[in-house]
Amino acid sequence: MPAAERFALYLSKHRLKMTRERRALLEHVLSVRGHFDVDDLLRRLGRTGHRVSRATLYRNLPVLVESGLIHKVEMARGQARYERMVGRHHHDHMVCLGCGDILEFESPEVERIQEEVCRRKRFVMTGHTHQIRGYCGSCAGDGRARGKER
Amino acid sequence: MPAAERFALYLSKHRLKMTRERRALLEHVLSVRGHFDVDDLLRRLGRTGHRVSRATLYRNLPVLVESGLIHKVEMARGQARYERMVGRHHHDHMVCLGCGDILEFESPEVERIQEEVCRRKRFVMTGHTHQIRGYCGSCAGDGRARGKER
DNA sequence: CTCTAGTTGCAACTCAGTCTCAATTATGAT
DNA sequence: ATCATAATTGAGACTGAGTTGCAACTAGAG
Ligand SMILES: [Zn+2]
Ligand SMILES: [Zn+2]
Ligand SMILES: [Zn+2]
Ligand SMILES: [Zn+2]
Repeated sequence: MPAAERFALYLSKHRLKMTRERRALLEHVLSVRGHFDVDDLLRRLGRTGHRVSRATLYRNLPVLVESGLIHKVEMARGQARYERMVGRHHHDHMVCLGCGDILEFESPEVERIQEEVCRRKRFVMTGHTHQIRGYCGSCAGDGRARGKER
Repeated sequence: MPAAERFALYLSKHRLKMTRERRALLEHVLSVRGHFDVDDLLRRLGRTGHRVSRATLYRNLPVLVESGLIHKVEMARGQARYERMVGRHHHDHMVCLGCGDILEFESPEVERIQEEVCRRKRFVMTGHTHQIRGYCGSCAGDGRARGKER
């Protein structure tokens, strides 16, 4: 099912309305590749003439998340980033403390162990965050890797 | 090596001073069991007559972390918690969205895979965060597990 | 004891995100 | 198409966690 349709369906199912703002947001969110934050999105929307307020953005990103179209990535110190999830599957992140770059990794094995741990502890998992911090190849070379954990 | 000594050593190595405030903080931090946040600590210190300002706390928790005596646990939405690490080894967390309880788990296997992933991507890991969100045994029972991801 | 770099408390400030509310608008029913 | 109503919006005030500038204080080396 195309993303726009999926979104429309989600909205009507929850008695939410398909507003101009939501349409603009959806469109932009689907076209970004990579990880983005609220300000990226706001700037992007502004540039193309769609005026969407910051409040509206903050109100609707969770809706996009709930509908499964994007995913929220919680970075250190509560900075949230998002990424399109249409046509992609779950993965986790490595964040470079040098250049801020975000690499992705996936490990079915880790996911399996998580499930196993939850089963053993009678814990019902609804989500998880798994982030590796450090320095990417290019940053690790030039002394920057000496930096301490932030 | 006893914790206090380790701390003293760390301080002198970095030309930092062993102040009254740091001593009080150290003492309290070592006596707490479980996970705590800044306000817990502040209240606790207040109760025992040690007046330590919030700013000083915020300035010194990273010092404790650097010296390896405590560990910072970044929760969702940037709320930081800490835990004593003296005489304990690395573990990760499961956070109950119902009651806020924090369970711990450890998996050498997961740690190994992480290392492996980093090696493969030429990424120098300095730390990682691995958190499972969901509902603990008692909360999962009573409808609360229906709650959405927060 | 003296000197100095490190430390402290306070209050002002930042930053991300949330909330309030009056005005606007999508949508289902007539 | 028109209406009624509940959802939505933008602006700006507000929140909470954490940071910062600064003047007064103090640990610790010499
Ligand atoms: Zn994962
Ligand atoms: Zn990603
Ligand atoms: Zn781990
Ligand atoms: Zn723990």
